[in-house]
Amino acid sequence: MNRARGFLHPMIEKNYQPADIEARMSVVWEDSLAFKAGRPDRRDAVPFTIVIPPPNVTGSLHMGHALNNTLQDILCRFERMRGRDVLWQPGTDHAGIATQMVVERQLMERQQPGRREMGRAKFLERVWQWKAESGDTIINQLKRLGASCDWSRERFTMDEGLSKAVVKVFVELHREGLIYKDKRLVNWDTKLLTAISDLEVQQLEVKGHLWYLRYPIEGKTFSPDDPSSFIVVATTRPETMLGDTGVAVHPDDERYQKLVGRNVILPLVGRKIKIVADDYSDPEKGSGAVKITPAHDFNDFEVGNRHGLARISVIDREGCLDLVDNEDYLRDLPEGASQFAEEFHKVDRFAARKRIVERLESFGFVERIEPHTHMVPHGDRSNSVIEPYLTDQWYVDAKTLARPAIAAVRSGETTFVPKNWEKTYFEWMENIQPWCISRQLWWGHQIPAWYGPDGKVFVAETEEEAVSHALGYYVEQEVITPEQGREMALDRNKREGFITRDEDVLDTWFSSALWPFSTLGWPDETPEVQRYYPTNALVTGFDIIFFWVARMMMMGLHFMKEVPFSTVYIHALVRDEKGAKMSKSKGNVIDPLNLIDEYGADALRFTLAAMAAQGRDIKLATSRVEGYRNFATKLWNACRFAEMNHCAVPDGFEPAKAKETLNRWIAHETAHTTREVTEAIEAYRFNDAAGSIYRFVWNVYCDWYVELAKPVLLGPDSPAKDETRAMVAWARDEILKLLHPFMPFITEELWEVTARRDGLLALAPWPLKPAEPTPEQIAMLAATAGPTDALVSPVWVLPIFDHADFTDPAAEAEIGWVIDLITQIRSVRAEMNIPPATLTALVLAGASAETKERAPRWADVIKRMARLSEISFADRAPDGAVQLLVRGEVAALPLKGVIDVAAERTRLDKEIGKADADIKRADSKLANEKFVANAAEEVVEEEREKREAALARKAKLLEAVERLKQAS
RNA sequence: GGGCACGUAGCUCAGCGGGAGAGCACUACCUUGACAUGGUAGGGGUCACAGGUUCGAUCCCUGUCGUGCCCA
Repeated sequence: MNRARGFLHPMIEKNYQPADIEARMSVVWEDSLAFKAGRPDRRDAVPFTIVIPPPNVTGSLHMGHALNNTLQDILCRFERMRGRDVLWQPGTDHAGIATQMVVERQLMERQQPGRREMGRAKFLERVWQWKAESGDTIINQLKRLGASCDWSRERFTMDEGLSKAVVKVFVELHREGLIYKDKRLVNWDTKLLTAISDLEVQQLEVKGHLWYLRYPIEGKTFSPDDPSSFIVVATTRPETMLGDTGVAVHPDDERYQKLVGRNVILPLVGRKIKIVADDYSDPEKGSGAVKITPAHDFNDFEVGNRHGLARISVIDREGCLDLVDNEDYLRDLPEGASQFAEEFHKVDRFAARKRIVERLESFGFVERIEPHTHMVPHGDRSNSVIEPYLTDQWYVDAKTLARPAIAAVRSGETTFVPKNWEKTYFEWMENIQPWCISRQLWWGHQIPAWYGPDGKVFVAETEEEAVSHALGYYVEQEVITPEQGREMALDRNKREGFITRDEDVLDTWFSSALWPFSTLGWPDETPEVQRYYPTNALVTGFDIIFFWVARMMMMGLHFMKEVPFSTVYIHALVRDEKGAKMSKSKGNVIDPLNLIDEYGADALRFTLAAMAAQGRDIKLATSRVEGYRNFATKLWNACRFAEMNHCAVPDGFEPAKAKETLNRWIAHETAHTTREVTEAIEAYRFNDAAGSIYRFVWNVYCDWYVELAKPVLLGPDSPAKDETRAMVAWARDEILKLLHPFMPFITEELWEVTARRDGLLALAPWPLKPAEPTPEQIAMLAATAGPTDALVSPVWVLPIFDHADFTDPAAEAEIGWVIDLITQIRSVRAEMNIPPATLTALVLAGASAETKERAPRWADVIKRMARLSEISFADRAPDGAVQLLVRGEVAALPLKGVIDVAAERTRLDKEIGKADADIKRADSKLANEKFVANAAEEVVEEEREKREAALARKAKLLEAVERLKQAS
């Protein structure tokens, strides 16, 4: 690295090179432990805590992560600068299914033995190995983004500590009856061979068919030509007919009323099944009669329960027909049934569909086939069609746990930002279903349940405890002798086959639900739990409100008796620039790392913040990123300008006491922006905060302040020059602070190289004073600050300037006049096609005393910026001059002979037209009695003022026209 | 079918009861001593449509059309 280092501090490099800066600053932050929670100098500071939504260890940074973590980082850096003891808790999620799939795919690609050949222990070893190799990828990518997490506290959902929390929670909920085992239909993934929860199922629209099947009525001779000999049922899944145990018709459907209670003979199978009346059947749909397969359809399951219909599973875990030796299926079937069973046994469900339809057709059982588009459940990981499947699984009684979680949001203990997401939350929570938490996987937290030989369950935190309970029970039941019990307790081999552990693991989201407290050391009573729980904000996307937010609320309230976070900020989804969801299959994914490489992390961050308006998706266009990279360059060069002009803040400099109007003006503008940015971040209006600081840096500081200051800075030494140098540097420092949460790298770099500093910008005090801690917070701090030798000084000290109060309307008026004058002269020059090289004179006609006083003060800068040769005063504008109206006074450019009189006349007429329109609008409003009577007084007053101003303007313009006439 | 958003400049988006804004793109001019990753000026919009409330509607309400998402 070739950095020019002066004797005071390093100089700014000529060109802004994000990659260099980012690499260097990452090291600086890491070495200085800047992001460590509980820094000694902040032990008396109020904590501010955010837990990161743990990315999957399998993952790599995508645009959603980039947005999510940028917003969290803005909050963390902002609060850290406000003096809080910030804990941004990082970590990763073991992501059960996703990770297991990655490793299995890897084994397959390398043509190594699969997981089943390998065995559980070996396979798990392999996954851990993989995690060790690539688990850092996403963490390093988060660091590249600038995430100011306390990396020393990184956690993993399968860490020892977190696993302990998982087991504890499972055992306690089981003991309370809130976790139980049940046999019911689950969403079964026939590819991954596991149950999944409702949330992991995606309903996809599929073009299929509706098959109309004839089921012969018992006691009649079936004939396709005799409609009275059968009932027609419509189905989208003909292959499940083998498991039909009923036919349902609507109770009010007159067509079928006399058939209710009678039996039909199931085609191909021969099973006698009942026709029942149930309002699940929709008379409008299909034939109005539906076949009921309780073991293979969620709705049919309910119908079956209502009518006491048998449940016959005819599909196995891999999605193949399962008929041979299937007692439920074969029960009460006529002769010859086993031959059919053998023919179709182990045929895949989709092949079976085709063959069964063919067979039905050949006997005349198919009435017709219609094309039919319907929703089909798919596994979100495997993308295979989900099979409703009857098995034993573990469930959480979510309904009970949801109650306090609903109440906490209703009472406002936890609020959603934007608020409308609360409705989504309530909607789901109030209709919550039991949560299926067992997965037939290996990678995850193995369920702490053991079974005896009769299938009795023993749940305990450790194997010893479970085994001892179990053995005690079986001794008592006289299944084994006390002697056998003792032997089995001591020797694992002896009890093998007698007591076995549940093979299944828990849903990944089970451990994620504990994240806000398990990462702090719970169930141990750590100081961190006391200090940092409940957390302050949770920042996440709406797609995981159910998966994660809701479950953290339930678990947090149940185990900690307090909500896990007070604010849930829900941000948008990042889409491509056409609004499509980014996905690998569509190939429209924008890789944030590529954007960082090309434009820098700061530019990407700023883009995301600037576009993060509440309640709206982000359609990301790279042109925006480029624009904000240019913004960074602009800032860089402004700082170079300050450096080249030897701008520095002297000791004891007090901006509020500045004498120069220009300097008072920039103090005024800085204070205004500081308040805007602060309020916007506090309200999670990231886009407003970003917009405010952007405008200030570019359109106020660079475009005007620096330009207006140039004559002074380039002129001879004077007290005014000294003050201006100080002010340029001071405002620059304020900018660096305000911008730091958004663009941490470039601001930290510039902070370092522009002056000798006491410490890092990341730890510098925010310009605006934060709120005082509440008595509760002070009490909590006293309890958790730990031993301290001396009173630690407050972290946030009032800087030399109070942005909360400072304002200077007089300075604003004066600089406003200068800006208006320059802008208007430039505008008219451009309109008149006066080349920049041509200098013109300016005559201020009939100037007020105020203007006469101001003009000489600003003569240099106005001449420079408006390309003028001289400025003079006169009672009236010279003949043939172009006349401008600046804040009600005439500014004339004597351009006789240069300008096109006709064009100038046109311009003036246009102006007069505008004034007329304004007068007319105001008149019509003021003439409206209802307006004067009903509108707010200040609105009416404003309208009067507008009218007066427009009238005055018109008068001056008419004079200008007169003068022009005389010239020609 | 139920619910939630959203239709504002060519594009990507702010704004949201009192005279339409930004960035990018576009046009013209400018290599002036921080910056061409720049400067100056400019063009461009019946704020989807139709009703209603109001003194006043891009903004609030209702409906229509269109788009997207979530849940059945």
